[in-house]
Amino acid sequence: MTAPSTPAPRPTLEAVAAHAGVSRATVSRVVNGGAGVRSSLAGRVLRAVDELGYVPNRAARSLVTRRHDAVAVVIAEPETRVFADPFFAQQLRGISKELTAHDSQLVLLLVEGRDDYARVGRYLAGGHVDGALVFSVHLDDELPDIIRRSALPTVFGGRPDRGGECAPYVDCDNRGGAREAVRHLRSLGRKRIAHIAGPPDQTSAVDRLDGYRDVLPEADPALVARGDFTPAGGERAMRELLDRAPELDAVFAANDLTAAGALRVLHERGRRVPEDVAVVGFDDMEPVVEQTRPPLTTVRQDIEGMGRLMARLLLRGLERGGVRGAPCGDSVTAPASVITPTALVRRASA
Amino acid sequence: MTAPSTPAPRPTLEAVAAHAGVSRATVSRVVNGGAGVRSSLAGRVLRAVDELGYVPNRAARSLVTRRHDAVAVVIAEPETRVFADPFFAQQLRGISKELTAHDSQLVLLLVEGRDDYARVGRYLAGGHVDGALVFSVHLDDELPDIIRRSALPTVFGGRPDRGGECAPYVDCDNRGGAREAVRHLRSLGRKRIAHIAGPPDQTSAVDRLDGYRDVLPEADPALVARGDFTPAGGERAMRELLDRAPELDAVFAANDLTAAGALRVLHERGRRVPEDVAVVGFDDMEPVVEQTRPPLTTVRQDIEGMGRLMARLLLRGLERGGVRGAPCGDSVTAPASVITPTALVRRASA
DNA sequence: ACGGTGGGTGAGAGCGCTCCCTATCCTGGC
DNA sequence: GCCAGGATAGGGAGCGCTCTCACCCACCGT
Repeated sequence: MTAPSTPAPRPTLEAVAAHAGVSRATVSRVVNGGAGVRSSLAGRVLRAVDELGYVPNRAARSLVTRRHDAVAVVIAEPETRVFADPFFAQQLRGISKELTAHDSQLVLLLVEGRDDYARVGRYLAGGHVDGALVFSVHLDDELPDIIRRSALPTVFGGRPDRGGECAPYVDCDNRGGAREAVRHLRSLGRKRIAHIAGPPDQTSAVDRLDGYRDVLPEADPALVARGDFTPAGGERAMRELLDRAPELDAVFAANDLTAAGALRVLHERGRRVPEDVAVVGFDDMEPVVEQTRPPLTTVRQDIEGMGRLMARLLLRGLERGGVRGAPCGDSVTAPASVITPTALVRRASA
Repeated sequence: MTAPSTPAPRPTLEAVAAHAGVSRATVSRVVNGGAGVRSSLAGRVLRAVDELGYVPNRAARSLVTRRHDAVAVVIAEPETRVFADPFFAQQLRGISKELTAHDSQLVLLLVEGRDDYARVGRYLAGGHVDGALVFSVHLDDELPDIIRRSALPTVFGGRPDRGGECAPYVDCDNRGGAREAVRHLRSLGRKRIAHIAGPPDQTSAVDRLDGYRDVLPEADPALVARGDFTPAGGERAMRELLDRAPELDAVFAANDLTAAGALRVLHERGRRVPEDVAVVGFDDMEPVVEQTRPPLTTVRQDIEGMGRLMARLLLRGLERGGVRGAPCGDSVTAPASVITPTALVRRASA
């Protein structure tokens, strides 16, 4: 500590071997699980490792194994407030837990804009990581294609646009959750159920709108307004809806933030919630849901669980040497996508 | 792509050398800046690199250079909603930009609880990264100590508890910002200025409270209530304050979320803002500040900038071979801490 | 014209690890 | 009691790169 010039002479396998009186190969075997080593010897090696404070040199190991025990997490367009969203924080937590358990590193790649795509593609193709977990929420985004071309084992977070059937992804059951929300409103006896949709260039928003339409195929088009997943967008859309269809008695908002905005406008316009208008959101985002008045009924998804699942899917694929550039439908190497269930959480707003 | 068994034969330095008709050493020189190579030759090498799509093998490089071009970002206790906070997202963005510009990787370490500290310490001491950027917001947290013991070059985000004068850190001017907020309220003619403090185990909260006291050393202790940086805490504290000191005419909240909670209670109790009670927050967190009614006057800090600064400080230290376990006050190797300025943003609430 | 100078280049030794292959030991079967 | 054969251990090559050092050659001064 006090001597800044001491470069901390990290012990090598060689040193451990000498200390334990065995060969490098044996130490290596012990360090990597110890299969095929007499337990008495293994014990001696372990003790030596401990006494010397030996930590394997990852670089040397990668050099020969060609694995890196590292996974890239790519988050596109953090410029938008998308990244600031607690959503990613939770997914990251899930991913982190799973990777840590597998002794893998999490390399975070924040992509600022399309200019960066080439750099990211190069990085991924550069063979510095074993796989990638990619969040790219927008339709017609070229990032998924670039990544697929890199032939790196990949799992997407959220259904990607094109070729969703090719690339494995993890997404919640947006459509099913939306159906449940709308059915709940209908079961409450509501007749004029409106929907504030999310941005039409995001698959999650599209799927939720589809779910709404599944239940209400004949719904008046005037009952659907477009939001953008933000409270401000929710306010705007709610005003539009109230002007266009003042007789509405329920709103299914594409996410909780949108619902929060809508609630404010409803109060402003003197509509009581849930008496006059029932409101349901989507996401069950704690900090939002707890702060609305009344507390928001919403569709919950297990975000952290989705993160874990993504990581698990990728790691499992890596173990089996799969995922890599698997052609569509090659279920032998490519793990199947997973749609996680959602659950309606009833609070006071509906 | 279609052949999943092709292990993508990545070209090596050797291959490039052969292709360009030079030695490995020369290619290495060119790839690493090209100093001391005739430009005609360098051109030929560059062309070969391009044609073969050569990407240096990081592992092989690290093995000999003992550098990794990787920095760990340690975020402690993401369990609390701290991590979900857009705050970290923004800092990460700043850090990511800076690291990317230096061609360094960002290895994210999410620490779940004290049980994980040992693991993190081992990882950092394990020599897999060149340095660390650490966020540990709590007082009496052992993490900073553990990390300091790892002798890894480190920059802290936010003033750490003990030995803040030893470890370089980047923090905003919490105390000065608080002073400015309170002075602003005083300049508005407010006489009974209350403060809702943050959790007393976080340096930022303590510093803000200190700033309040700097300006109002004689303030009635009944005017200070304790919050916890959450809206719920803000509500609770505001109720307390109104009960204890109903004549108060201004509130300086330790952060925006707290202010949001306080605002709700003020409305509830029929106090007009800012006419009866002026309110100032801290952070200028967009999604919050925009949604309060009235829009919140607050103290802004350049969060992304702080992230960049942390990374820059660390990288600069690494270049100079410093930061590493530098004894207190060793200004030669250890970069000094940086306190970034804050700015009052006036909106309708004060 | 000749030794000196120095920029430019190549040869070669490893960095720390894994893994193939061979050497050794011990066990059991006859 | 002897050998086949499995279980363990060690030897050694080499992963792809950097870096020191020796070398080469053109050009300088005298």
